[in-house]
Amino acid sequence: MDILHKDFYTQPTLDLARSLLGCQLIKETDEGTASGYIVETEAYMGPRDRAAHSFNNLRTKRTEVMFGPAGYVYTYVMHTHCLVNVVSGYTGDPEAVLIRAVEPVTGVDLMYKRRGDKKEKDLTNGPGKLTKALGIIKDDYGGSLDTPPLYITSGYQPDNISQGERIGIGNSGEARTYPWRFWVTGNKFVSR
DNA sequence: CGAGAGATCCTCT
DNA sequence: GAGGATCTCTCGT
Repeated sequence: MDILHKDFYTQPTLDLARSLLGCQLIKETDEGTASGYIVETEAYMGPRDRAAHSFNNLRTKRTEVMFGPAGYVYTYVMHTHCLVNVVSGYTGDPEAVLIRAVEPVTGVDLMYKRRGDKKEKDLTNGPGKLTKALGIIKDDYGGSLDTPPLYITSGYQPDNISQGERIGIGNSGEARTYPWRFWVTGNKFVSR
């Protein structure tokens, strides 16, 4: 498995969201290494996407990394959870891809230890779950995705990819209906 | 099994 | 001081 280089991320955000499916997301910590294949993503299109944190080019300390070049980590704390995004778009375009679900590959024992004794599919089938299973924390914010401790490699080629409306953004007007969610068709680790 | 509410924390107004 | 790109448990059927 080869680490994906920065040029991989410099494709249109919707293409990147599709391309990331099947790639392997890896996190190294003191406790060990855990990784999974990405099976579900959502694209957030910055200025023209009411559901994005960077809507209307809102530039703050939190969204700052999205204005930089593609291939960096954008983490966001939500209630008791942490969510992870891949920064996309050219420098100046605040776009990102949210990773919503992964399929466990390595470090499964570690995931059980972090998540508790659950069914395997409940380890990583949601954006807040996978970050806890892999040990991704807000301190990963701003890191580069082609170097440890958090990085992405090539994985497998999904048989079929599905596309549909995003999830969990009810107050976003018509942006709610944009078909910017992608997942591996039939994969049991997809969140819905 | 579907609906609903609480958890609990960071960011921006 | 409000609210959010969520998760989990509880309650009622």
